Amino acid sequence: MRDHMTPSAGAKSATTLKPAEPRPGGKPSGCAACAVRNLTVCAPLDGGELLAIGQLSTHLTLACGDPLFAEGDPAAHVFNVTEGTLKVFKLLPDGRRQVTGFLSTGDFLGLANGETYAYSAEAVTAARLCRFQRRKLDGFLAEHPEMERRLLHRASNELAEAQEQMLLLGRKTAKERIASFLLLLSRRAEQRGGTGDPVFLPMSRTDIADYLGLTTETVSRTFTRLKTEGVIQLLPNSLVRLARREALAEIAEAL
Amino acid sequence: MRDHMTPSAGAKSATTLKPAEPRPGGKPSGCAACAVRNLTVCAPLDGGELLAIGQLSTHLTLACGDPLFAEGDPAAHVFNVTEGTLKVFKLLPDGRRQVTGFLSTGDFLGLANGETYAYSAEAVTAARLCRFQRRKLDGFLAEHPEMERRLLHRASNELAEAQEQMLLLGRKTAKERIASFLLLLSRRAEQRGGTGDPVFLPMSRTDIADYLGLTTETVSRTFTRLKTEGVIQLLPNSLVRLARREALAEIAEAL
DNA sequence: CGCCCTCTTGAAATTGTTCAATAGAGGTGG
DNA sequence: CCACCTCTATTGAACAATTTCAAGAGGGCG
Repeated sequence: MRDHMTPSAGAKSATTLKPAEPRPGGKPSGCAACAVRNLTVCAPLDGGELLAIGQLSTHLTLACGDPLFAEGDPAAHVFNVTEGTLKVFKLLPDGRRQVTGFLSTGDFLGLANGETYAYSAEAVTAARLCRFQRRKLDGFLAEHPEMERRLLHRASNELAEAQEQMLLLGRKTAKERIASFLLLLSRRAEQRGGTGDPVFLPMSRTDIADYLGLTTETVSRTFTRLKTEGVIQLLPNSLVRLARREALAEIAEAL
Repeated sequence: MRDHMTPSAGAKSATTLKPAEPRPGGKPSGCAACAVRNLTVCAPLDGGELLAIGQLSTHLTLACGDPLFAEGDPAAHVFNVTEGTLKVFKLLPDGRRQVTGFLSTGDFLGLANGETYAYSAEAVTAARLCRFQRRKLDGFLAEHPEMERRLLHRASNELAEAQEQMLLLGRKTAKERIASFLLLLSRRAEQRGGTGDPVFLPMSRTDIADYLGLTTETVSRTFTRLKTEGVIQLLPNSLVRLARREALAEIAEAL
């Protein structure tokens, strides 16, 4: 069989995905049939609204590593992630990079106040997204304040997460950062109905390092240390078993 | 005269303010007469709406150092800063602290998705705020989507700032952090129509350190170094002259 | 006038980085 | 199907930036 999972992509995703399988029913964008709608900002919409927003959206498939947009690009679109994982990041001129977030199914991205994106986005695994033209979506939002409210709610959540991340970056040790990271991914997977205990880490050590403000070496060493202490187990296929979750939580929260 | 500026409070603010001077006209909350309205989320409101929101708001005066709320408190209110500077921060159980932002005139705070605040807020200088009951404001927002849009716009801005801060915390050197900080404060003061060149730093070295993910010692040393290099001048009353702004910008952006 | 607190400065210690080499895993092509 | 090649991850040792510990200076307030 040639259709294995690729190991780096791990338990769930291949390096590429078939481009946008047209649905049996044959609608251009079957938002009503969207399997992940209740995870997204589209959740509060009803039948007619789903039809309307379906007219505004197109689908998009990215292979592992594909850029979605770069900092400074005209911010023409916003996106919903429907499958896979992306990373968003900022760069300094000399190449230093800060990953500001990992996004997966249900996450929304691309909101920008200025004319251009303030950060870059790139696929970590093969991914699928819905794309909306910003102008058109703005129009839709003006008529659907409940969706705008939902967006505000999201933004507010993201803000809280960003503050948590600032605490991590400004004040936590390497070990605490790794522990926090593992628990974050675990919780998020669970929220999405996925498996939170063997946690799936689709991203490279470099991505993790750039997210946690460390180097790959430190990330690697810290994983090893946690493994040695029996707090985690490193399984094949980018899976991590949280052998002693309470211990991990104590480390993460500096209790 | 006993009515000096206190040195730590600097050029603009005393350690305390007279409690809420009632306006000449005598309205309970004269939002229509609010001098800083166009800096706030209330900007898009018209006469009738201002009257309505005025019914929902009360004023609040804080002395330098007063807490506004603490992480974990029931999130019953949201606030607009009308005068002075506040800091918002998160704590780890062992006392490590991360200041996630400094807020001043026109800034909005207190938005929380959960039942409780996810961070603490405290006055850096004497300050005045408008306070809204969250529930009441929610009702108002439901009827005033343009204000909700404005809030989303704000949140989106804050998110962009948070990402910038993550880049700073995760990837910049001490010198770059200080340079970025000075320029941030300078720009913000200018946006508010204040004086951006001798920048006013109302907060303590400890607050700056906790904002930049450094120690007070490193902050102090770095200021000294920038002074020695002729990039800045440290003036009395917590003022900093940006002697060579371009140089500072190059340092901040790692050009 | 003197105490207290914040800020500055100095020296030693530490965490995490940098540089360098080895190991592991997957994909490729013979 | 296996050997090879490449890329990523791991491990080790030296180094560096920042922190920690400690002391002194400056300034306001009582």
